[in-house]
Amino acid sequence: MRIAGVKESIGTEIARAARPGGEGQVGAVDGEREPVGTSRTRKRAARPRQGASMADVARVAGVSSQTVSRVSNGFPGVTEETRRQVLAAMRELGYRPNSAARALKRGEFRTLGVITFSLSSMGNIRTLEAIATSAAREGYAVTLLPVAVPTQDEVHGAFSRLGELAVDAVIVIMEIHLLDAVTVSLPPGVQVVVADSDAGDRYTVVDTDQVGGARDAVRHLLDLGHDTVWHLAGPEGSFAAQRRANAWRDTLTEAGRVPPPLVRGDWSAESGYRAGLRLAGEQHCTAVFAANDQMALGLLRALHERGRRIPDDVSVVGFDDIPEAASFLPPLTTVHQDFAEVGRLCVAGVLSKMRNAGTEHGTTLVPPRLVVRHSTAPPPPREDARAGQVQGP
Amino acid sequence: MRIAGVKESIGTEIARAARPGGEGQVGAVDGEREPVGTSRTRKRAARPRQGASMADVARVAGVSSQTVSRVSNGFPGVTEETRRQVLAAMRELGYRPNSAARALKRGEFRTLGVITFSLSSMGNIRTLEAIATSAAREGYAVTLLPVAVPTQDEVHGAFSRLGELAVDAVIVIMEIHLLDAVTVSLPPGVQVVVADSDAGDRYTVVDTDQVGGARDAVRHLLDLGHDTVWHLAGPEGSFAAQRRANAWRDTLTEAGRVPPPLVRGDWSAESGYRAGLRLAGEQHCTAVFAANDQMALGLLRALHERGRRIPDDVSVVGFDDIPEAASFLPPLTTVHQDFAEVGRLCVAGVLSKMRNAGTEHGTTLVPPRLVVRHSTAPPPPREDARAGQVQGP
DNA sequence: CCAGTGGATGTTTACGTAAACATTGCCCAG
DNA sequence: CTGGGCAATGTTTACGTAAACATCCACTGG
Repeated sequence: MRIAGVKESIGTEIARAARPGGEGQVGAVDGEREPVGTSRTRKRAARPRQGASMADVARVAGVSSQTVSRVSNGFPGVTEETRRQVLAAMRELGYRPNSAARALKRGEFRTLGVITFSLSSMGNIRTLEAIATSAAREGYAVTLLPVAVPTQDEVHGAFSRLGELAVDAVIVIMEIHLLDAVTVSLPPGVQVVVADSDAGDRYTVVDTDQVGGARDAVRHLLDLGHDTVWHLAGPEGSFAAQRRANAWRDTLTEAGRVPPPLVRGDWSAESGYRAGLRLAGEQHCTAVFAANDQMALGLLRALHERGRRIPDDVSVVGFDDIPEAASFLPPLTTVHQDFAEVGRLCVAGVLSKMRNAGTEHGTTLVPPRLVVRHSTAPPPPREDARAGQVQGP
Repeated sequence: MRIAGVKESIGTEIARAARPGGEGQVGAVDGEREPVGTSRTRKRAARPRQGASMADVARVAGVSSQTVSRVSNGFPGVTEETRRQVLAAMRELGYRPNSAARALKRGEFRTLGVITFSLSSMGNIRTLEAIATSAAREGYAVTLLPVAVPTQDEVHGAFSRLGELAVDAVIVIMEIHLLDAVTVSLPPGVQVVVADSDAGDRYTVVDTDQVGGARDAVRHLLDLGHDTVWHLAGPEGSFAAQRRANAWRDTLTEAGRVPPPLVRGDWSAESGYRAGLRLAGEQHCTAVFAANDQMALGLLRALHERGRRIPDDVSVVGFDDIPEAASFLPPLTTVHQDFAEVGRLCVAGVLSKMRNAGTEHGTTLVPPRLVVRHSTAPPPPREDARAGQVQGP
């Protein structure tokens, strides 16, 4: 049912259009008052679209649309008197600037795209939150690009969808190796900042100082008197896992200890549990540094099931400091990551790159902080061969 | 340094503009090849903006821009031959449709706004993820509206920022009572769907069936033989908490049991711990239904510290089934929420409302599912007064 | 053989905004 | 009292796309 013929009513003040349904929400009388936006000549009927435009406001306020634009953008050169009139007209008509038109004219969307494996980890989410908040403060919106599975193909897909997306710049929260042959498909001039990764030579990167955090964790355990520290690492494909593991090994070596064999997990509590079952069998294992809190949780459960007391028999340190960590059994000593700061720096970085395209790549590290709770203690007295390097009582 | 005078070079094929910086990323020779988009007449110098436009593609392909549009949108009426030429030209120029212009022309942004307290709970995040994924499948992008603190003011602020935002519809993941006097500031015609709430009379709501889930949890404990079930509830302000608590009370009453006094938490593990300390003192408490897994976690810790064995002395059921729940000590019996489905239905709902504005409000409930693990068991044999209503062994 | 038909393609125009330029009118210095 | 200058405001135009309409041309059937 098209309403043609409306076209002839040139100059008519109100061209009543076909309104398909409610639109007036709860109880508003339908079609009672056509909310402007239709008073232009030759308005097509079929669209209840958009509210008032600048032209509408201008007409009501008795000024030109340019003056409305000036008021809308807070530009100078408008009398207080005129400004008041325009604002009144805006309020009356419920005027909202049309961001599409704005973006088209200005050549920018004031929107940041964020690519991430949506829920992959709590850390990513906190980073995302901080990004959204910082961006909002700078007047930018954030558009989410979820990547279902962490494969090259999926990532590539996300990037090409991005091409059609209304974003001025992109923040990628992702292990970098998936990014490799992908940046090519980015629209030119779209800046990228990567979180949770390395490769600062090819991208601008913001990340937690994994190495420093891992060092602190291992040192803490050594300082308590443990001979050495076992490591429950994250998956091989992860740079973060890799760097935490390397830092663990280096710290031990520097302290003159021999690193025990590395135990591999996949970040999940379940994998931590499996690893814990194995570690419970190692008589000499008195201290474990888990690469994240979830794995530490599983580890605690396994050790507990096998009758190893924590921290009396075995000390455990995690990484991340998820909110639940303080309520683990016992409360977990862990390395706190400042995800909010990472997110904030991502936004700051990408914005600065946009304004000053010449900036060099580089890596910004956010320092983590060791939070000591109750899952760590000095090692139990050695039962076998008291002759060892221990000088204890 | 403005480059004027370019203006005179009307018709010149390449008007070389001032390029401020890198833009060519890694090692590209700067300014080597002006990437089109500047070949229009009267191009202002100062902006390296955007790549090729339809007009550019049309020129290269030797067709009109309208034909390019047809190819770009997959419309019929283009020879295979012509289509190929256009596609080739697109590839050559790296053409990307300008979504601002598209949005302006079509009157829709193909973008959904999501308002949420960003990280408030894992559930919200999973919902958000599902929303983003479903939306992507439908060709919609998702813009995030973070609300820092859950106050009326903040929420109001988010909604008014929304007014200027390029979204066609909004999904709110939030306790509804904060929404009350707020919807007014929504641009007309923008549909809303609310998750995680009730009030289906005023909004279209999608939510987990809180009542059913709570019922299942309580019944499970009663079926195991417990006399009654204690409840560790969420904060008073939360509708979800309220409805879980009501369902708990109703289920008990229906079964002819007397509900013990309600214990109040605030969703956090810490509050669960505090509550657990109190409950550990209650000799008759053999079964607790916690309103979420985090509180259950704290509860477990407190009970454990007080020497109450789980599930031998006390059974515990949670709500949510967070990924870690399976690794609690012991693995937690809990009510699994299908957040992905909630998110999916939010998108489906809002899209359907957009296409058919007349739809009535209403509530869609997603059924949860009780996952039985190892934190529940029959109650310990009664030590006092064997004469009670128990018909024991 | 030619009008008619319909598919392929081109041309015009509008979407709402804001930059650039044009105009108005008022005040003050010469 | 007069013209220069400036502040306030108006007019024109372009941003990139796509709907609506116009044109062209090859083929078909009478």
